[in-house]
Amino acid sequence: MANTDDLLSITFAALADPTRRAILTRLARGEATVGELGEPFDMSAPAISKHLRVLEGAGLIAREVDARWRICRLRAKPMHDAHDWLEAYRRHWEGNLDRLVEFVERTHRAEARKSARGAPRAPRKKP
Amino acid sequence: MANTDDLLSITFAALADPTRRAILTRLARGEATVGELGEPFDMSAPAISKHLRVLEGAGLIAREVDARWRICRLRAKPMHDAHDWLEAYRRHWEGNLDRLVEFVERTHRAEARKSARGAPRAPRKKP
DNA sequence: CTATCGATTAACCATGTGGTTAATTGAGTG
DNA sequence: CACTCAATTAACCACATGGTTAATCGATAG
Repeated sequence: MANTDDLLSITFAALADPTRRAILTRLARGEATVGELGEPFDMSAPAISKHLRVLEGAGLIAREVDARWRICRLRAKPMHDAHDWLEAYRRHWEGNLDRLVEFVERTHRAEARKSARGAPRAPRKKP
Repeated sequence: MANTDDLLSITFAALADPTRRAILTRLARGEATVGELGEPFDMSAPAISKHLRVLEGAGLIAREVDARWRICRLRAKPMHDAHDWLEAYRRHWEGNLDRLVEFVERTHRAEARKSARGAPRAPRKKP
């Protein structure tokens, strides 16, 4: 299992499934029972149960027992961490870095690399 | 494969691996060859090649051939979409929704549910 | 032409994942 | 007690994933 993985990996993996994302979206509107959560999906109850286990394992939901119902609710904290990680790349998708400057930088760096070679023997070694 | 998956799923799946995230972090500092990208990792070249294929499949990097080198560079756009998706949950991790109000809301809704039952036969059906 | 070097492809392996059906647990009703 | 109902667990299946080693490809140096 991805048990030894770091939290970010577990979070992203949990988010990498449309059913699970839909469940989280549903839960953003308020708590729900397992049955209510699974109802929109053409999928067996055990399948939903497994998805919920994954979400719980990622800390994205919490389950509480109410008689024979399991009430699920959102725990968005891990999303916060994922959001933060992505945030660091904002400047890349927000402009120059991604398409404008790059084009210039590209040929520029290509030349730099070309002159950095020249001695093709023993090219890159950790000293 | 996750080929028929939607873009968000592919993106999150690509991000759900620490090696791949480290590669992206490295690329945020500027383009690099495959060899340079793989050098920090105790991992075979084919393994790195596969990670790069996943990243490319998610549109997170672009590769360009320069003689016998493959130059990789960041394409952060898919991160933007992932970031946007997470953004919708901000209010949940930013306070009341997640821990404060919830506690009150919880018993409150528990009662609502209790009174919503009462007729245990034919409990929840799509009319 | 030959050797080398960066990188990928091929073939293979172990494990994880997403789904199924059938059986099980636990609580509430008659 | 017997039954039903929500949900989970068990056992199984197909296939994706992350890694390996060995072979291959393309470009360059000698």
